[in-house]
Amino acid sequence: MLSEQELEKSPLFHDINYQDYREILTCFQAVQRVFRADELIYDFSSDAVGVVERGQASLIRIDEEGVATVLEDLGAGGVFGKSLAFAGSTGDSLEVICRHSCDVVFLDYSHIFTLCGNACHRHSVLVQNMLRLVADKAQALSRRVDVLSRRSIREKLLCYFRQLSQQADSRTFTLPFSLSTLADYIATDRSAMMRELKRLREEGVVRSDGRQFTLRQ
Amino acid sequence: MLSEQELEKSPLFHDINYQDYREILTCFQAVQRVFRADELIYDFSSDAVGVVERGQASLIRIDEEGVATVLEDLGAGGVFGKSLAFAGSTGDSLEVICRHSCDVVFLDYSHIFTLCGNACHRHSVLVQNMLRLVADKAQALSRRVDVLSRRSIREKLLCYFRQLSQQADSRTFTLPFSLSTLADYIATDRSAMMRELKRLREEGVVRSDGRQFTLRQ
DNA sequence: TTGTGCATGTGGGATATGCAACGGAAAGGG
DNA sequence: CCCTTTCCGTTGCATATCCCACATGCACAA
Repeated sequence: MLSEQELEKSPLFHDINYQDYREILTCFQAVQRVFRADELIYDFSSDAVGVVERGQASLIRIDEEGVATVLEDLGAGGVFGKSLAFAGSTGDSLEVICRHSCDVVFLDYSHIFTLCGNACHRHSVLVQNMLRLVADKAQALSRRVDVLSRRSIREKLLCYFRQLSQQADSRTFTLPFSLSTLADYIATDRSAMMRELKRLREEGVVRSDGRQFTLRQ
Repeated sequence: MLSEQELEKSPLFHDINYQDYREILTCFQAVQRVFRADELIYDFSSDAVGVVERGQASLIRIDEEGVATVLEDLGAGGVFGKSLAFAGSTGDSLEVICRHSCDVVFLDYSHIFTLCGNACHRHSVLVQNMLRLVADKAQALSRRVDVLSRRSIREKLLCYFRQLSQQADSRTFTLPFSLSTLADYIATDRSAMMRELKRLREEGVVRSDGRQFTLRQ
């Protein structure tokens, strides 16, 4: 259960007062839980929709050979659920894993599309908030597709760097994760990516120091 | 303006009666238009959100060298808009192009998040419908990411085939587009893809006849 | 301190992939 | 009907990318 201060910052319960919030929890059969780093948050076996209220989590895919790939990064406002991420091809499994301690709210998804007589106003504000979150998710996925649909490592890197630069509103930005994870994120081999990075540095296209990068020109 | 029969099939105006529908058009400053094949539907310059009510369209990216890549396929219920697809890195441009004649509804996006006093019920049903459509879009994009994040052409093909097979609920399914477009969809070279496809056939992993495929075993 | 684990760099060799090119089949338009 | 365009299928060749291996540094705990 959130405190009143926490409620103000909540992406899902934005513009909802404390009284309404408490009633919604009952009406939607919502469950809230705190997770610690590396804990399993969700395994796509239930129909619930989860919202990350605070913290950092990752949606990862584990294929038949046990190779893990980061499919999504979920920060505050991140949503996940069976109805939002296609359950991978048979053989693979999907998991949401906690990176840094997380507050997560689970909702019964079907409830959102069921008109309930008594709580209609609260309901519609929540649906509106949910729409905003899912729209943000669609945007994030679009960005991901933009990167992944590039044909070479070089283009993938540059595309991703431009995105980060745009988000930071500066030529200088910091990677949200390690270089190893970056290779995973753009779906290429780490050593090949390092080689290409070196080339980019040598040609003066980027400067880098640790996870901090600067796009030149 | 839709007829009453068309309204019943509309994804966006589902569960909304004709009278309410007409008032919504005014309230949301909605614009409806019909497009013919190859016409430009949207160029991401306005803040509007579009919904494909009928027909087929594609969201394509055109990079600095003029190379076009299909980012999304939009059928009935497909939604697009600046706030749903990250405006690509500078230099690239995004466009929604009509494939087969389309009916499209454009809405003012900010209206959706503004509570209007008089039409609250209609409003909330529309928001609910929109949420459903955007959730479907997120799911489609997740599928795409699932495919694109595979490391080899073989894996990409198999992943995509499994998705189609799952959707068709059968080992046999039909590609929604040409093999050339498929290569584009999985972001690889066409000839390399054809080579891999031949190998898959030779190894007996798939059978194919034109655009019809069957996954063996 | 030493040791263990993880992230970062770098390189050699094998190969999957990209590129350019071609011919024929199929489809659509006048 | 013919003509044009697109799609399909294939190949030779260059190289970008993958895979494996190793060295370094850094953090953290024993």
